[in-house]
Amino acid sequence: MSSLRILRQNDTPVASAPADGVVCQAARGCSGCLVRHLAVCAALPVSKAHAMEALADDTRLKAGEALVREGEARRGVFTVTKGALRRIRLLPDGRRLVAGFLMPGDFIGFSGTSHYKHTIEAITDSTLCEFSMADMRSLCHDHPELERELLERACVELDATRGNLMALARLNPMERLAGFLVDMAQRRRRQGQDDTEVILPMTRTDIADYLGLTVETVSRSFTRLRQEGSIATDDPHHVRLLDRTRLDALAEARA
Amino acid sequence: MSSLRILRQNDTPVASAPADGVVCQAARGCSGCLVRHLAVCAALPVSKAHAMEALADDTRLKAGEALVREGEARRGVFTVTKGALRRIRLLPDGRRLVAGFLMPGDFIGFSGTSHYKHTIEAITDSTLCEFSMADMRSLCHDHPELERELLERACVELDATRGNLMALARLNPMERLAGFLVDMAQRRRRQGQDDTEVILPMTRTDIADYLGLTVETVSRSFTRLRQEGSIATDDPHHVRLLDRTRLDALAEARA
DNA sequence: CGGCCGGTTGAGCTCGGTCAAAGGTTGTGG
DNA sequence: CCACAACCTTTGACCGAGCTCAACCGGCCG
Repeated sequence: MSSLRILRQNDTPVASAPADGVVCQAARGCSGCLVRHLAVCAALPVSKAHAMEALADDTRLKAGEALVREGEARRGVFTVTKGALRRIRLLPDGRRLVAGFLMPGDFIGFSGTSHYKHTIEAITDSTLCEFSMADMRSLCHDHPELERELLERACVELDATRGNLMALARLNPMERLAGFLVDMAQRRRRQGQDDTEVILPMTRTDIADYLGLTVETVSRSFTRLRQEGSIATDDPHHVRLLDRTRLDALAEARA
Repeated sequence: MSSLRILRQNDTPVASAPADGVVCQAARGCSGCLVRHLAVCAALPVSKAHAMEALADDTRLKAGEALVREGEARRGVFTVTKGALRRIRLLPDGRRLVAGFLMPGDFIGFSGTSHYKHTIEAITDSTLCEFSMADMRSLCHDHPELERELLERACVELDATRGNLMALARLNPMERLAGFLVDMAQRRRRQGQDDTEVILPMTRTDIADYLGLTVETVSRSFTRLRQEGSIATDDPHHVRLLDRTRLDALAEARA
């Protein structure tokens, strides 16, 4: 199927699409989530995953706390197990970019530089599982399948990021917002949840800085989508997608 | 140094920064450039590279021809050896995005999907070296170092793409253009060339669609940079960077 | 109870887009 | 070798989508 899955011998991983809201079924409730998760996806024997997971450290963050800060030396890699985080970059004059949102199952650590290029902050209380660089290095040495899985994931992330380029370069506010909502819904479906409603843990300001707009424009776009009946917002953080056809049409361009 | 270089055992590759304008010194003039290039970077014995390179196919394109088209089934991966290409995406209504420019040394093939998401067209006459999926798969099986190198490169590309997000979301035309010129200059320096001038093989329209602007705005921004003495343009495709400090200040934000 | 934060809405303005035109260059065919 | 067409670039005049500024509302917390 997927491109750099060309690199994979076994094309039928044990569980590539976890149907669980946390990380994946094998990882539920354990602290060795990264290893387990990647191991399962890469079709490693679970026994190996067990052996590895002793290395994992749990990291807990309260809403608003930073996991890592732009400019810091890289200290490890992470997978999100609970909560939601934002990857942000700030300009000296205050302009702000949200380069992405990180949700359960997401891997943090793809970068070609030795220092973090973004600050990563918890939006809500979150837990992650952390691996030091050294542990990661030895894990990858012992289990080349992990590297393959990481490459696969990096490619998927690259595709997604390129999709955002189109949104920022050429789409109008309604199209950007519709695309964002559809993305959030897809995320839910991939986790086996109802994809006719989405939960937005982030603020309107976060969404604006993610979509390259102002809060006001985001708010107005929500209002317009509500007025035309495409969505309903019970409260600002809970959106029901009423007219999926319309939203898909608006979002057509993205990704 | 770099993040997922954590995944590399040997941290001193034979030649990680090729000082040659084509691909890298070991690859000069041979058709097995991808293998050679990656092999050298991953510190493989050259003998192995020789054995592999028989698999490589040369692909030649005239200016304007497409290498691959959006929607086509993925047929292989490539490295650019000569010329310049653009990665584009077109919306039904004619809106156009240039998601990136591909220059000698660049690898084409990072994607998590089975079909191409972008059309890739030659800007000038170009040559690439092509590997079928099957060959790529077996190469990676025989030489895990390749996979490591690919992951490293994917991460670098992800960083670069995230940098573009900031430009598209929050920078004004002057800042975007300055950032673009500085990027192009960096590319040249990385190849050991004079970085006080850059050659822009692409048209103003390509630059506009890359920076999320219109041709007119791009042209006006060039004019303003010229008027303030930051650059000189002998002809539209040759730009001399006169005031690097000013350009860097404008570009500060990107990447 | 009051201050603060987040969200929404309105009014007006500005930056970058749109439309139009002209000059330059390249390539082609007579 | 020249004439002409097609394309690329630049510049000007105008316009409007989205930004700025401001006000208001509601919920939350001290």
